[in-house]
Amino acid sequence: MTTVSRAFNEKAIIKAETRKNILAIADKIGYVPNFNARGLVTKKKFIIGVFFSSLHDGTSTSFFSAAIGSLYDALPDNYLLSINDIKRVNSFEQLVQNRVDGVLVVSQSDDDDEFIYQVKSSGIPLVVINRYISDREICNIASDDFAGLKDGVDYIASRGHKRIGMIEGIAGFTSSVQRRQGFDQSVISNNLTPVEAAIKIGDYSSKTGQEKMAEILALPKEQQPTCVVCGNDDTAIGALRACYLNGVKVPDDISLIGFDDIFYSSVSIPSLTTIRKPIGQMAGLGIKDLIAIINGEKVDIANRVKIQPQLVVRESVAKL
Amino acid sequence: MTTVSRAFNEKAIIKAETRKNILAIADKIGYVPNFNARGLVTKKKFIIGVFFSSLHDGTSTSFFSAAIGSLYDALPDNYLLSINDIKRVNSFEQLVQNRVDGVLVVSQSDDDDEFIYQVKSSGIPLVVINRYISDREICNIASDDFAGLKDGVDYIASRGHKRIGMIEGIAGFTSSVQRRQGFDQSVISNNLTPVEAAIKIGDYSSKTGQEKMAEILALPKEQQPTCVVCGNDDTAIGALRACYLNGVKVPDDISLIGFDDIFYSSVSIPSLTTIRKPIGQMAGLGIKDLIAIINGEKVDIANRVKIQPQLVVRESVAKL
DNA sequence: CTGTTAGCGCCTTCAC
DNA sequence: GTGAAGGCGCTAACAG
Repeated sequence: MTTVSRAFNEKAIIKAETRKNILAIADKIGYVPNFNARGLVTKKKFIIGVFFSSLHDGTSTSFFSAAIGSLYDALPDNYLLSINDIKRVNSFEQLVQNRVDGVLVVSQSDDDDEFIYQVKSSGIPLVVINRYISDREICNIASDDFAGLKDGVDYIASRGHKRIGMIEGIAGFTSSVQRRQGFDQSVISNNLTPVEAAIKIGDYSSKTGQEKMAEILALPKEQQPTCVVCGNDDTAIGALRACYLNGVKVPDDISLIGFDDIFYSSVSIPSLTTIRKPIGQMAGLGIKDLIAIINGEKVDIANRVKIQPQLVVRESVAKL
Repeated sequence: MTTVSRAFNEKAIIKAETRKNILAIADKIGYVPNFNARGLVTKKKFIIGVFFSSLHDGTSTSFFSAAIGSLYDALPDNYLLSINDIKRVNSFEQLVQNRVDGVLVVSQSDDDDEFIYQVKSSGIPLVVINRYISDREICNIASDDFAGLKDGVDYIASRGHKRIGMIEGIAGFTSSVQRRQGFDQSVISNNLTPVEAAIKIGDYSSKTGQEKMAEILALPKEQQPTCVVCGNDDTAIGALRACYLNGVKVPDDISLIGFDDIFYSSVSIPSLTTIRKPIGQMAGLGIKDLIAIINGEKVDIANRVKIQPQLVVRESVAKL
């Protein structure tokens, strides 16, 4: 019995031949170790909990799918992924403490902090991706949105734009703040003119993007910016639609740039110049770190990983 | 010990007051039953396996997110969802037999049949949604794509269109066949003219939608259809882009209709008239049936549930 | 390197 | 209505 157990446990000491024989027989009779029994002894569940800020709103569908795809690519065999919604965690003990070996938070908002600290203080292995966490005791992998947006606006400047506007993300979100700072930084270094009346607070949704863009287009012609920076692609897609409804041509009459590089930004009309957020990389590295922590390996948690986003040039920014 | 166990099991016989007391104490000391131990005895895993045809290609991201959202809405507490990719099931025993209480297949293609029958023959509770399965021993919930497409083409006819084309879905997929039949049916009953040279085989992707639409637009003006029916919204979004690149205005110069009602069809330029596929309903009913089967309740498996899709009128079909 | 023993935490008998 | 005993299938500790 023990020998069979050892045959199925990688690190166990067992003669190679014995293992081979056992595995062969197991395969023949269709034997597979029982996870419940194994877990009862080892206190493991072989399940990773993945928690999104929200499965319903806020999370762009492309973002969600891309994240899950990459998560699976990096996940060891025999681990299961339990996808969850932070807002729907009724019983922390029941859903988290007692059912998963580790937690990966795909965080989009400060609102998640309560949950994150609950996990942290309960001692469950934890990795937070997608949003910068200042607490250096939490393993964190984020994208450098500041640099990303700065690159984007630098590109706009290089195309000859001077007067620019912006439709920001949700007020208070780390990503919104960082993107705005990248915007400001590039405005300064390129000596651009931010158009006050064309800088709006949005909420990362297409609907609001459309509304805010309509407001910008309603400004007197001479007060309008030549390019509007959108907090994300969903916002830009809404903005695109506002232009369409107002008979304004993109990029001929006004230029637009997004952030994220969701799938539909490549097929929108016109296709969207944007900044690609490395969601796949973040997810992959996140899982790898989390598994390492679970296995008790040393991970340099204090090392704030920042992955560089990448400018994707398509059709929505005109050369002036 | 036994009494505590009973307190946590709904159907157990126990004095209401005793249960209340136990639950209160459990709550205070943070006790939660251990799932592994419980499962070891009851042979349950409290995990539902959800299997998609493919997490990577083929599955529209909106479709995927919508399905998962609805799945969770219908899932009993204390159940976990394990989202998987049929193509990535390496070890059936390890990933399925030994880890989940039931399987929900969100099927998009005949290719899934092998997996579906493997589940069926292993006796694991099974529900297949999203694609029609003729085997009446399998619980099946699908949408009536035939009726959906017929409604769509009827609508087109009511707008005065006569000459129509089509970019079909992936050859061989049940959904492609049914949609095509709905198309044919409406063509006959409305006495429309299907334009042979404008009926193309696509693959449900935007890329191919764009290519095929470009071919249609390359036809001599007088041979072109006034409306093209697209196999799904992704195809239509690609087609929209082909029109844009060729300077053809939708719906002024040519009309387009999609299928699915993915999120981006509401913000595309122009927004897409389409047929809403009831993915949420299918997922919800599917989980409900699956749980019932798991719990040994009687479910009328032979009853082929067909949910009606719904026409969503937006901007892409002109009135002639 | 392999086998023996004990026990993980719960639920299911069966007594009371 | 409640409690005592046994065992689910596995792995850890120990002996050989």
